[in-house]
Amino acid sequence: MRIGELSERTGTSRRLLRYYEEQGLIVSERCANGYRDYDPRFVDRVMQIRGLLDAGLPTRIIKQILPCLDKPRSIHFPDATPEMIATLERERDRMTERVECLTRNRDAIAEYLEEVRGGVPPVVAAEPSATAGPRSAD
DNA sequence: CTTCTAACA
DNA sequence: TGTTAGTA
Repeated sequence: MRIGELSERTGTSRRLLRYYEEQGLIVSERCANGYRDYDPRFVDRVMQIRGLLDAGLPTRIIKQILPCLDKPRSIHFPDATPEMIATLERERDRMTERVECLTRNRDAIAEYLEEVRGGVPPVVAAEPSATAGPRSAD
């Protein structure tokens, strides 16, 4: 498939797909006209890349760990070098810090919401015309 | 559709 | 660093 179709199927802009290819995250064949031709297998791979990027991983690391995540990982780690193990451990710890930060802020927001909902509903408490306020439900 | 370059947060 | 916009 061409880059436009891959873009639609993955929800990723064409420019970004070329960037991923430039970083070695994906590869493509070239048609006679010079257009990129992607293996349909890359639809899932790109979404996986998006997920890893969203988790805060740099493209460099993603490029390294992608082959490790490929397919049923019946433990075919051809490159389980201790250097990469250390890299993955660092990245795992960074992700842990991130989820902890996320958890703290989510709890803070949730706590605020409970206080706000449990306390005085401040805005437009008295609206005589509306018996069933459209604002009653979220 | 391609490539390259500059710019943003 | 990831991502976008403009260009030829």
